[in-house]
Amino acid sequence: MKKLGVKERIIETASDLFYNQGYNQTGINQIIDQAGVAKASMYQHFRSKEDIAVAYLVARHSMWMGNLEERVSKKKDSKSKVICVFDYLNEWLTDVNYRGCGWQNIVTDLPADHDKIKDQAIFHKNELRSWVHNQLMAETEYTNRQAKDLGDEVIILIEGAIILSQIQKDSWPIKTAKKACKKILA
Amino acid sequence: MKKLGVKERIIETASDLFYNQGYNQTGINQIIDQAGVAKASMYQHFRSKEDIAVAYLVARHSMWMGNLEERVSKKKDSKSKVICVFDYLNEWLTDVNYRGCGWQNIVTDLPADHDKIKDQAIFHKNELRSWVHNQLMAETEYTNRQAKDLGDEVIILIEGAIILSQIQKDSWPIKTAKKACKKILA
Amino acid sequence: MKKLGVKERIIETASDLFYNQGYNQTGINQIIDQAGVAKASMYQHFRSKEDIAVAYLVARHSMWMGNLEERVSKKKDSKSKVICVFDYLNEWLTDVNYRGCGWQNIVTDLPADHDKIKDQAIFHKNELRSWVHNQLMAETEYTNRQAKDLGDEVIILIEGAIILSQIQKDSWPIKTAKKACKKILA
Amino acid sequence: MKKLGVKERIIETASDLFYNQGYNQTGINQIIDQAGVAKASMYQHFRSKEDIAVAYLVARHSMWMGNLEERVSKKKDSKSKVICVFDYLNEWLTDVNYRGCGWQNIVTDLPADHDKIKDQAIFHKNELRSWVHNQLMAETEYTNRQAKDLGDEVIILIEGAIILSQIQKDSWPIKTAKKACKKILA
DNA sequence: CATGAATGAGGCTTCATTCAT
DNA sequence: CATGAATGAAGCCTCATTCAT
Repeated sequence: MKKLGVKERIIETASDLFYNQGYNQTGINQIIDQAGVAKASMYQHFRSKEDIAVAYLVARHSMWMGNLEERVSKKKDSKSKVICVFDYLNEWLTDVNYRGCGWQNIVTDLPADHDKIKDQAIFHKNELRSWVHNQLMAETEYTNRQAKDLGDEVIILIEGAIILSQIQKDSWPIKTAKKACKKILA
Repeated sequence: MKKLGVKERIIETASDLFYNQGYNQTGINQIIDQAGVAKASMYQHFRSKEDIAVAYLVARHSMWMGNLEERVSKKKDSKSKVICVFDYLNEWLTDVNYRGCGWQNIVTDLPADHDKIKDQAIFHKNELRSWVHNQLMAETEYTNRQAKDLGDEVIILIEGAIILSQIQKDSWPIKTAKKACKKILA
Repeated sequence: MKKLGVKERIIETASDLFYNQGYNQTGINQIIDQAGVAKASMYQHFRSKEDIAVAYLVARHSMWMGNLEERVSKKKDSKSKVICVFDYLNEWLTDVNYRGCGWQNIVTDLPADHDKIKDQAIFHKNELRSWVHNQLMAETEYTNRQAKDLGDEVIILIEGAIILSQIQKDSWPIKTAKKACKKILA
Repeated sequence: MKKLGVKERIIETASDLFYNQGYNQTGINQIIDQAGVAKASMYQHFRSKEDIAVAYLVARHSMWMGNLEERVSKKKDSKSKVICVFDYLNEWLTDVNYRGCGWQNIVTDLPADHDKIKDQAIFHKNELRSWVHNQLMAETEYTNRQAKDLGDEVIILIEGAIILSQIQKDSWPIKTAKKACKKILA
């Protein structure tokens, strides 16, 4: 039950550390120590530190999108679901460990050639964008074209709210973004 | 003419490197080599790498806000000025060196306890926020309260547009944000 | 035969350098160069320069006490053994490399908070003190109480003889101390 | 009154720092900052850090011998004066700033060629030795030869008591040395 | 799959000293 | 006598990775 495989333990530990301390602030040694794994074992599963980060982002993506779906599932109509994203953000913000968006964070100060990580960020942001698009396309009120356009505006608000609440260490950006979102979707 | 002081040369070089490569990706050695300065000379002017980064952010703040003011000066009414911010962003984006927002970037993966840098980011974001507030308060159309509320919504759009255009390496977030901004201020 | 392990080579080299040049006068780089070891290898075995010094003192303690035991083993009664300590010191003094007491030397000008080193010095001095106590307690002539009191006086003579012979670069303090020791134990 | 000359201020400050922090632990910059003196002014008065240390030791010598004389002046006969040295040491030990003997300390971990400092230590120790000799030679009880021999034994006790009380951070070595001294002079 | 030794390159910082003003 | 800019050398330490066992 408790004894996870090596790979899982590495990903779990690295996820913790990468998200909470940052990518550059987390060393390979700290990961293997905390995961209770030998160094060579780690390099058997992951070619490089970058690859661990990719696995972390992949896992985080599932978790994050899953949590989002769950959070908005109580809402019935799609428009409410989209607006509810900001409630999701707000709850997340109050987490003791809130450190903003894992993808935003890791992408902004990266060694030159870490493209696999950048690709993960692009992927995640596209998935979220599609999710919003799909929600709004489900609304009969909008044409598909309108749904995508409005969805993109919402996405901007989401990203802005996250980064600003992280920098300001305050929830006002999320509340404000929610208000703006309601206006836009009205 | 050409021979700048040591301090200026350090700040200039560091600004280049910090913005283009990232804070963690830029070493002290690269800075002094490129600035043509002895290591100890550098430490006569700056107590630490963090302090250089602070100087970089201070300088960048003046430059960035100055450019913004200049860019929007052609517009007559304040509302147009605010909307024009997104044109400013868009031009900036087409820069060969576009790497998103210097403050967002440096703040997201920082060694623990680099508070002076975090403070600079908070300061810069507050200044920008005040600037937007002030613009809209100049509009007779809005009460001060309204101006601030609307301004905050605009700020979210700005931040979201910047981070997303950086990740996506595309200008659509900025264009979309501008559209949303117009709606909000309508 | 010849190829010692890395750790041993480091300790051996560092012992040489720390004793002969002093702790502050010996840099990490000199140690690894002379030991033929990579810097990071060294830090795999020792967390810090201080830890190397502790290992050096531990090794030196064994050597020093062992040599002492061996030197005095020819003497039959315990009192003669104690007096013989000064002969041991005198032979040591004629070493080309005589630089006084390794513990005295390292403890007198140390970066603040190098407590592990200070503790080694205290330990070594206590061991030597106990050794002298034990020798004299073996003498039926003294009560345990007397043995300890006299032993402490002898210890003072030993320490004084060492530091003074180092400063004066002369053996008279050792000879004088021996004379005083005989008187005290008479 | 209060404004000392530059040179005096440097010596005073350096004395504080060298004695309390150690020679290697005290940097030129700390000295000039704390003395409120410009760097070049300092180098006008002293050719090197070593020269400052020499001046410190010279000043300390006067102070230390002066204090000693004063302390023992209450005693009438010379033998009591010599024994009283250990009371002097004991009072000194209870100083908040007790860090052992300045000369012992500075001499034990010095860059290779700092001979002027070593010479100061030799000088100071010789002066102290002469002082003890002279005291005992004043006693009619001893021949000059006896006085010198006994004096040397006392000197050893003094040095041993100082270094050991510093390492052990305890006063027992001084008390014990006093006892031994009485025996020797009996 | 675990162990941990070994590595080269580079990290940031401080030293005592000189020199131009 | 003060100021402080400038320096070369050296300080201690950490990184991600590889390799032999």
